[in-house]
Amino acid sequence: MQKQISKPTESELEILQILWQVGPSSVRFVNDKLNQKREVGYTTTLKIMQIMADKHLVLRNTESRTHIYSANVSEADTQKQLLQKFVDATFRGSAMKMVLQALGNHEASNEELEKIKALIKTIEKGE
Amino acid sequence: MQKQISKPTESELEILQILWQVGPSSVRFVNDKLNQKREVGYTTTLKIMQIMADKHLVLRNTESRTHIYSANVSEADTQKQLLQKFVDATFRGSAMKMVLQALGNHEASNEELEKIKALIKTIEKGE
DNA sequence: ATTTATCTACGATTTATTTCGTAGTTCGAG
DNA sequence: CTCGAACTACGAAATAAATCGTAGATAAAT
Repeated sequence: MQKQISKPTESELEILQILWQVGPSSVRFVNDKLNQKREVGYTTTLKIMQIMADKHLVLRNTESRTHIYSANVSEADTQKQLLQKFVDATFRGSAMKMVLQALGNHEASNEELEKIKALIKTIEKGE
Repeated sequence: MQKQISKPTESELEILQILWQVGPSSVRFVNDKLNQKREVGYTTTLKIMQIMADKHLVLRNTESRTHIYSANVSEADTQKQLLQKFVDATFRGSAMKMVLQALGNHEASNEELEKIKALIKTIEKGE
């Protein structure tokens, strides 16, 4: 169980995604990654990452001149937290309604459907 | 298909939920509903609903002194739009990862699991 | 008819978030 | 050693969203 940590903003989440994907990184690296998708100034990224460090969303290694940042919240926990809020706000708390909508919209691959079926079986057995 | 309409903010979505649930309503009614969950001033709700009318998220009937607002975007379309963005931002576009997370977290009722299984069958047949 | 309650309109303020300019420091190339 | 590139720190400005006070109009109550 993880200590309750402030919900990341949109920009912060973007940065966390990168840190989760590639591991500890410098501001320069994260900014370059971000700029593959959209234009952001270097000091903008720096500032947000500094704020994230203040909020303990990331850790910062300041041994070398170029600081290295790493995620300090787990991807799964964060997803769970955000999912909860999203389902409440958008589907009035009905996760199943959301799942049905998701399955309906995006055609899932056979492999993915198998995974879901397997999970359902596991859940059913557990009862 | 619906014309692309601006994404509702958190507060706007709260109001839309009420309009979807109970149908066309006055500001007073919506504000009372909101106050069952959290404290909001009347003019705050009024202002937001006026903004929503400007954005065409709602329609407004001004025949009587007490204006009646109704949703001008469908619940399903809005959910779909928000789900898309949410999955991209939080699960890097993997709807299946999200579904698995949702099924894993919230224990689903038998009935709901049956619905999902039925939907999966439908999808599989359709291929 | 006068007072009181209920509405809308509007502008200002507050709060949250993002963006960026500037200054000062350190590193490395030449 | 000196110049320029790459960093961090910091504060301010820009943007977006939510909140609320006040004024003026209409309706309802007495």
